[in-house]
Amino acid sequence: MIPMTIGQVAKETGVRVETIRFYEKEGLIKEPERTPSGYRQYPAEIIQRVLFIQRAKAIGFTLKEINDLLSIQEKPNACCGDVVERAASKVEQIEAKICELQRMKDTLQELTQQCVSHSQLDDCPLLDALYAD
Amino acid sequence: MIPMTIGQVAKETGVRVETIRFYEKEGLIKEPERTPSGYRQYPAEIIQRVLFIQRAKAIGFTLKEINDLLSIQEKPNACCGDVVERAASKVEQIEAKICELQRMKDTLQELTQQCVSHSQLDDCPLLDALYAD
DNA sequence: CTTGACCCTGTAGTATACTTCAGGGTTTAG
DNA sequence: CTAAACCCTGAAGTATACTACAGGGTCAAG
Repeated sequence: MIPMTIGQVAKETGVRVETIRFYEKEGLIKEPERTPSGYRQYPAEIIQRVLFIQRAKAIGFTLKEINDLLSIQEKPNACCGDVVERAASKVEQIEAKICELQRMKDTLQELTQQCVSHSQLDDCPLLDALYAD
Repeated sequence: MIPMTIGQVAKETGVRVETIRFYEKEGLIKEPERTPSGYRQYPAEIIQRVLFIQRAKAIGFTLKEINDLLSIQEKPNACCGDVVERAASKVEQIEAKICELQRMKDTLQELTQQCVSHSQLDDCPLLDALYAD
């Protein structure tokens, strides 16, 4: 199989060239072979690796966490449970964030409703609530 | 009323001295009077202003948005509706974020469940899903 | 053979909301 | 009067995930 240039990887994955280099610097992608002139030469597997990163990002993992996830695979005695454990912990994090946002939303809506049919600024319930003790 | 030093304001509000100076630099707090030696002298109202910022932050506004909110109050022809409008828009933003997190959580939980009662890493459904097309 | 497209490195910039640091003056308690 | 506690400015650092830029080499088409 013909090795790919970084530009081809970018085109195939929809990820920018600079981002791929950035992932390499961060250790998410291992340093590829180089041509005599120094161009990176990627094997076809790189596509899956980059897409893995994108999908993991989409479900809420940070790059650092994705790095952890990827290194699990390299460990000989690692098991699926290690992955599940991280996923479960991430679910908890996401749940906590949802609760927090829900709480913020409820507060905001409550304040907004008190403001309906109100036109004078000098007694805006929303601003008052933010000012009150 | 005796004016307060920045340290007293910090103690009263639970906000760090540096943060108060930062808010001033960002225009959220107007520049206070100074003693002859250059110390900031705050009127008692500063407490409410700082707490306002904290409360608005807690319900999801960014500092830039809080700045907008605060300047509404200074405008003579502004009305409560202007505030409500911003609050409603913020509610929408929060809702969108909640949906996104919910979607991520669902995906993660689905993948995690497929992994239960699974011990071999070389065929972990969660990792597979991230790798698959 | 030249022009444009592509590649390289290293550094700096973006956004958000601060925190930390260096270097130095002021105020207050003992 | 001195030492601790507090204040000042301005610049740089933190975290996240890139993006952009400067300055320069390489490769493929016509």
